Amino acid sequence: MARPREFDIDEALDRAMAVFWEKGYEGTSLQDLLQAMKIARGSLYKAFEDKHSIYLAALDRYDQTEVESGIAFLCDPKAGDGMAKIRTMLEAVKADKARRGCFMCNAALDRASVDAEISAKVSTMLHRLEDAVAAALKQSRRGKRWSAKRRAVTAATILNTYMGLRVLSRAGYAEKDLQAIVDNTLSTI
Amino acid sequence: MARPREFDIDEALDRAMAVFWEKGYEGTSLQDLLQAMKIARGSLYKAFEDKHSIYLAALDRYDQTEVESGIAFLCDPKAGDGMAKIRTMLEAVKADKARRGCFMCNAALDRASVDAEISAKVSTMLHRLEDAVAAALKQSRRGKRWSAKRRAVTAATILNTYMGLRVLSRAGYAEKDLQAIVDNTLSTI
DNA sequence: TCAATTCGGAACCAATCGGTCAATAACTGA
DNA sequence: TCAGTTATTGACCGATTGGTTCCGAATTGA
Repeated sequence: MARPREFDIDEALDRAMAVFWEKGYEGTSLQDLLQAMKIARGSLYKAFEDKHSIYLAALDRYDQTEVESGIAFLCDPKAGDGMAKIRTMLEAVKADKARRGCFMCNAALDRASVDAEISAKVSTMLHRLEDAVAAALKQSRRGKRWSAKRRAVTAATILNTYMGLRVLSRAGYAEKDLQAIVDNTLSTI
Repeated sequence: MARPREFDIDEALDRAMAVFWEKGYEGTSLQDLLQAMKIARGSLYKAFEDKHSIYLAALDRYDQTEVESGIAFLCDPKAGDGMAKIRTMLEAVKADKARRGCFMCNAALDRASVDAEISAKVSTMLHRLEDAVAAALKQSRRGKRWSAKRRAVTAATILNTYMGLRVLSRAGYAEKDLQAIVDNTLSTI
């Protein structure tokens, strides 16, 4: 019927996400995006409405890839003990050599206060992740005997720890310090 | 000798900080700053070098006011039990109705990855705050019997929790959820 | 009183911002 | 083969960006 698109939307979004991730929304110019996405100005505006909608789409993509796979991992009963999965999740932060933090977390601090749509999106993502942590707790030796309420509170605390780690990681905390926080947190649960 | 400055530098910096705090570095324009600081363009460039130096000065001011007073509170033996002071510090987050998060924390995510000077400043501020938490622990019934090492690790964990709370607060988490995280965290120490 | 100095304000600057558009190229179904 | 449709490209747009400069007014010490 017509000329097909020459670039892959999702691939372009991945690249856009990487730039937003590193530089933030306002810190990223159209030119930064075009260069990273390797497409021309016109093509970008054919495929997306504007800069804001690209950010939203990138956030959705982060949700569908990173967050969703994390949730699937936490919920998967075949992936091992629940507590071990939670440890894996927390230790993944310190292993992130690029110290990019977490896109969702950056979005929360960067945009949530000025963009209600992003704020809402981030909020649901966080709560879904929290529920997945609670599900993982239910699969742990200790957690399965707890009340749902206690699992919920513990999950919120773990998610909170996760967010803190993302911040301290981006702030340049040493890997061993992050590891000590993970160990200390998990030893008290 | 000459005409004196008509505005108060620190007061102007406080206003500048508030704008940077809410909108981030790149999200804040010169016009935003001028409007908030209530001074004219020329006066601003007489008093400061450029936008970047205003941000640095605002960060320093945050350090000297907010952070330093927090540290003084945590270290002050007359301000009560160490653990109670830590609780006060954590609960102050959920009480922040404006949900502005923490300027230092925002700076870490917003600027640390692209500005080494800010990154270094934030890093020292964080470690000083961490040391103050450790000092408060030493003034608590339980903590005074711990080894310095254990206090250090616990302090890092508490600081990490604090950062997480700042993120979740800005992300719009409900006050009761934040309170539950604080209670749960402190009950395990 | 007066030279020195700095004030607030506005005009001005080049550069960059996000965004549009017309011309051209490439693909599809008939 | 060709009409119809959509993607690509890059020139172009007005607005805004951070920053400079110049001005008359105001305040000082001598």
